[in-house]
Amino acid sequence: MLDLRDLRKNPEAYMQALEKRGKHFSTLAQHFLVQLEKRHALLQDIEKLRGERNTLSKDIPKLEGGKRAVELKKLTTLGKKLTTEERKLKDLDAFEKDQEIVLPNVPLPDVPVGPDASGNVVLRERGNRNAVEQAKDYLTLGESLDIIDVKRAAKVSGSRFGYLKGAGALLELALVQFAMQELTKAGFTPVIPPVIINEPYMAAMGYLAQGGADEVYSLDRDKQFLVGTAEQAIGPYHAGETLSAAQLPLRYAGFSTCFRREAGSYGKDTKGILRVHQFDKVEMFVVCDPLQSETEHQKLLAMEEKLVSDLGLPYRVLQLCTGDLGFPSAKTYDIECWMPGQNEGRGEYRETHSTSNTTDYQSRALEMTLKREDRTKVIPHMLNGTAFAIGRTLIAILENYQQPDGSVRVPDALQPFMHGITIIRKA
RNA sequence: GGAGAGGUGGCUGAGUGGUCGAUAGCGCCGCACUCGAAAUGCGGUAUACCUUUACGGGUAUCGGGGGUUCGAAUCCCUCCCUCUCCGCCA
Repeated sequence: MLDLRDLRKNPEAYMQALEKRGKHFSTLAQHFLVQLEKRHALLQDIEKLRGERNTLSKDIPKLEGGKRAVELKKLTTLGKKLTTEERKLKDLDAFEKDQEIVLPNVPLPDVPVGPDASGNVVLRERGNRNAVEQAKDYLTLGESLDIIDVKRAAKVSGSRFGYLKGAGALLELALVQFAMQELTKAGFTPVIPPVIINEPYMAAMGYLAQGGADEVYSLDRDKQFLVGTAEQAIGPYHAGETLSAAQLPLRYAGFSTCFRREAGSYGKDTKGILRVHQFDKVEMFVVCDPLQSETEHQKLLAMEEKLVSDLGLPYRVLQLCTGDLGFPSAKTYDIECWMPGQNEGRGEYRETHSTSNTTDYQSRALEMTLKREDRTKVIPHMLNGTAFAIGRTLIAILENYQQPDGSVRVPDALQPFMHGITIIRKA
């Protein structure tokens, strides 16, 4: 959530910033602001009434007989008035909650302004894209090697599911092991979080707004949700806590299965395992002092580039423009890996990684506080970034490491975790 | 899933309708004593929000929500969580 006090204090700044994400957001904020002011006035009235009531109430025990009756009468009238006012406030709050959740984070000043993905900026490209001749796509490779099976998955679970099998399954575990090894070295704490979380936390993380509710799987009977990323389960880990400066930055490497309904993507990437309802992912998550969040963000991006480079995958780095930012994000970089088998064998960059600075948008909703050395209190910043999204990384590996005979070499970095397999061949 | 017990400030733990935001102890901070420390004594020690230039003032919070009442930590309803026993289970 946004800083509502600040919003009331500097409305113009918020309008300008939100407008960069799209006109309708600033319009929403405008309406919301009116409600906020109304609420503020109402609350002040109520607090005054409550004060009067409390003062009167205090004397009651001391009074007797007629005097007492008179005062009680006064109190009754006051109480009735209060009840109506409080009812008004409650209605307003319910309305506000809906509104508030509709406002996304404000982009940081250095985020390029643009309407949608077309405004994203390519920052750099790395690696050799032309290493593979006549590339086959991963699904052809994976099925012939019998390490990916989406046909049977369709029978068992429906579309957008997949089985990883044999060396495919081992590759997933190798990727996880490798990521955990590197991240542990870099000071991240490995975490395996629950994948079912309570509704208020999903909301606090900003994933129930703007169609987000359609994207997550909900367990209606229990009012819970399946996470779409470990971020949603790790962020709330410290909810309600006051963190000391000495504890920060907190760096977590979360491994979890991720569930996505892919409701808005009918017809998109329907084949294979590029876009599925369930996949596993190692995710980096950082909590830090607001002054450090930009540095931490760059570190997360650097770690992502390192991991991709360690696998020897060609990639490019994109900075998302204002119109393409995720709801809770103030600034996002994506990494797209080169997948030579896509686009009819001509190759294509596809998103495999994403890192966002959500500033205090999530941490505020999670009611987190940072007590600095000087005892002042601020709201810490939170950031997230992909280490490996298994499915998509697997695709990039298969397509980039394929050999003319249809076998696939195992990247050097993963070989220590592959039980001696260096080349994946047809059985 | 069934039966029972419980959820109060950083911790332990009192408090069954009104000067209770809450006794007491521990812990923590400050001061005194001491060469220093321990022990001891004295004082202080919740959070959020609103308001005020400031001093200060106000409101809310005793697991969450709702209700009864002029007034709720205290009574009622409901949900959540923890513990014990039983059942089921990787």
